[in-house]
Amino acid sequence: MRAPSLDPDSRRASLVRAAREVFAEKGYHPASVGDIIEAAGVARGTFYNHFESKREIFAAVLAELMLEVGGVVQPIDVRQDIHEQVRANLHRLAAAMASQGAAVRILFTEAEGIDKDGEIALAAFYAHVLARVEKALSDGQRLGVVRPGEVRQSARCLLGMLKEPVMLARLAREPLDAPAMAEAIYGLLRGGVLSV
Amino acid sequence: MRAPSLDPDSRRASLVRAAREVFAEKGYHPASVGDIIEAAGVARGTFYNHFESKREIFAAVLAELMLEVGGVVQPIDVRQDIHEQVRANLHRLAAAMASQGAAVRILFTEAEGIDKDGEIALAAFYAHVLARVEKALSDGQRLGVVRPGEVRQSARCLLGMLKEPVMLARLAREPLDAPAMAEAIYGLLRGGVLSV
Amino acid sequence: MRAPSLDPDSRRASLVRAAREVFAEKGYHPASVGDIIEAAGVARGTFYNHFESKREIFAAVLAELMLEVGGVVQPIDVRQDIHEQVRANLHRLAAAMASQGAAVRILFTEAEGIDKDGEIALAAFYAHVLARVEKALSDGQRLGVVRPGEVRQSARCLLGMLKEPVMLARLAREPLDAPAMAEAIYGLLRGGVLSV
Amino acid sequence: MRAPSLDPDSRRASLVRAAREVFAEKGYHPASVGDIIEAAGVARGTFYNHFESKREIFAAVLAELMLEVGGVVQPIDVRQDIHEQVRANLHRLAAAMASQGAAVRILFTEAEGIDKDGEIALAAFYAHVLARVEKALSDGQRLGVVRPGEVRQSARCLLGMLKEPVMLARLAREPLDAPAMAEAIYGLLRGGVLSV
DNA sequence: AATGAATGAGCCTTCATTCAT
DNA sequence: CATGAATGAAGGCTCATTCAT
Repeated sequence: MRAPSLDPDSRRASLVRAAREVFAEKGYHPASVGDIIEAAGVARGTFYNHFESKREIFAAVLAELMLEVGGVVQPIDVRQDIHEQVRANLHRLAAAMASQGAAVRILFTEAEGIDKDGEIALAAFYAHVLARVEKALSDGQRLGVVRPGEVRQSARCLLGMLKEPVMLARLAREPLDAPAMAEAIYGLLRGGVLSV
Repeated sequence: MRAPSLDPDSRRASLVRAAREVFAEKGYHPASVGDIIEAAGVARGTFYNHFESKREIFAAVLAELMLEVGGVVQPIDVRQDIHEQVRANLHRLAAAMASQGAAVRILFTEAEGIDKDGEIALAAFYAHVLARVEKALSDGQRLGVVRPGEVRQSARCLLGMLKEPVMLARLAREPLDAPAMAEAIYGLLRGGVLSV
Repeated sequence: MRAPSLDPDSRRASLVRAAREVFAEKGYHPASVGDIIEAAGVARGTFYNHFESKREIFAAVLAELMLEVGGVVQPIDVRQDIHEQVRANLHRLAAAMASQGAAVRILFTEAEGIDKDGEIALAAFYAHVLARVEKALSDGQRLGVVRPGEVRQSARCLLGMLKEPVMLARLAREPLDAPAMAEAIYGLLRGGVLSV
Repeated sequence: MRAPSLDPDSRRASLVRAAREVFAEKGYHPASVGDIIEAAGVARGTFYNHFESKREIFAAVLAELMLEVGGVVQPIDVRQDIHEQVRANLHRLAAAMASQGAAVRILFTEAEGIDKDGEIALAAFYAHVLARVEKALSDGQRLGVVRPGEVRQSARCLLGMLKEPVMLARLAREPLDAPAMAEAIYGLLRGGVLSV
């Protein structure tokens, strides 16, 4: 039975949706094009009418995820309580990652290994995110909300604090306690762990 | 040309060495047994005289890496300057990770998705590491060197701070500035980033 | 050169046909999937689009053979000359086996030792055949056409009388003289060999 | 630890003994040289000091079996009760086959498939056996103990009666009831199954 | 003669991709 | 655009055999 000829964008979208689930569940390499078309209820050929390769659809999934995760962070309004806004952003980020659950893992663990030739905008994505965090830190320093000091490495560490708990929860097959994670990070940002 | 007849341990070691490089460069799935034996200068059958499968040699590489990385951390002597010892450990860890370069990525990115059947001790490794970090934090709290508060999530974040800069440096194809990374983490642990 | 796109049933059938010849000539283990696809004029992947494994296609060949050989035996009509009908059945069976030539050897020699996990219905097939023969003998006894006595072992021997001459002809690379064989068996059934 | 340097014949014999068990349990193809040397407690190289190939040791096993099985048949003494002697021979044969159990299967099912190039004396063995049976039948006819008629096909059928029950018992994983089998065959030889 | 590490051809199987319909 | 049969390179693994010690 022939699937209805959807407009190209919808078909594409439904393939990406299916692919996201499949990749999330199995990971990139173990997931097969067969899995994806089965999940999408579409014939093999159809897949290749919309994507040139497995890699390309993976990139599409990734791009979508990046937008979604990046979108939850709200710009800081310097006239309001900054700490509270940072905290709220952390909670939103943690919640987003927890809800995406499996899917986010892709962004975090697999993408790099697939990105030969840099065809996937992963490096760019991270560069973008890092730049954003670094700018936030610098701005904060200028406003006196962030301690002075180098900013580049700190931004990297910050990213790690966000990603690692997600990874570990997945690895241990435990659910992610998003609020606890957000609070822990906030606590670290506020005062470190070592007492003076 | 026939490879010289080594005793099993040496041959095994040389295969693990070769495999480590190959896995580091290509990642688990893209690396083939063919790549490994070529790197080791050995025939296909020889590989299978020493390892039952690609997965098994991967596990061996992993185990080695764990030992090496874990080995650089030295226990804290409470009668001496604790902050300084923490800092020294961070520097040693950072240096170890930087020197292993590509190889460490294995520990960090792959291994999940390969671990069907839990045959690879990755989860166990992380559990072990986390337990160690958590204990260090708790001990520190008892000694008054670490701020009171929950310890579980913080340990996870700490791990992230260590791993992420390594990953990002790799992704950006930049060398890792180990001392800077260690200092940044130390700074974070000491006082967070937000000023009070 | 690409093979024409057949409907799945035809392709499957052509593969089974090819496999039957290959298995007949080489036997199960020595025959390779490569031999089969070559005989079928089809690419490797095509084979696995239709069969999950070499074992599965072997089972398919076996099933076909069973049907063909089993199909030539006609039920006895008690109102007619029974001896003559038995004899006719023997001739038909012998002819069928002779015409299948090599292929029948499969049914007779291989299949054991392949049947790990009992996935191949060989034991079942023989159980079925034996039951049929035993029933025929019992029925015959009730009708007074078959001597009284145990029936189980006799059925087994009967089967052996049919198979062995086929095997031996093959082994000696002689053609099978089907009518002679049928007559010999008929003679044996009628009066044994020892005179009283 | 180095095995004592047995005299060649003993070592050879112990290898053949080991091989017989291994082949009997697994069948020719699934049995590996590794299995055999393990069973014999000997190193790989040692095996090839005594046999040129797996096939060669298989042939040796076969030759041994042929001797053993053939040896139990005793020549008929025409001055004594011939029926009884035939019956006794049948019982001895059946018992021999039952005791060899698995090993005999080799002779019966696998050998042919391995005998490319006729390197194994299987055809010769069967020719020999058949000749012996045929001669017995002819002699019997001359003595009036065997019904007149062709003898060639009957001899083949006779062989089948002996082999098949062994095969079937094995296939069904039942023990072989040797006396019952011998009696059934004797009954068949005496009077067939069809009543007149 | 015994040893066992090394060999490599060859096998079965997978799966991303192509293309005729 | 949709379809799905066909493709074939590539991969993991086995195992009979060789040979230096």
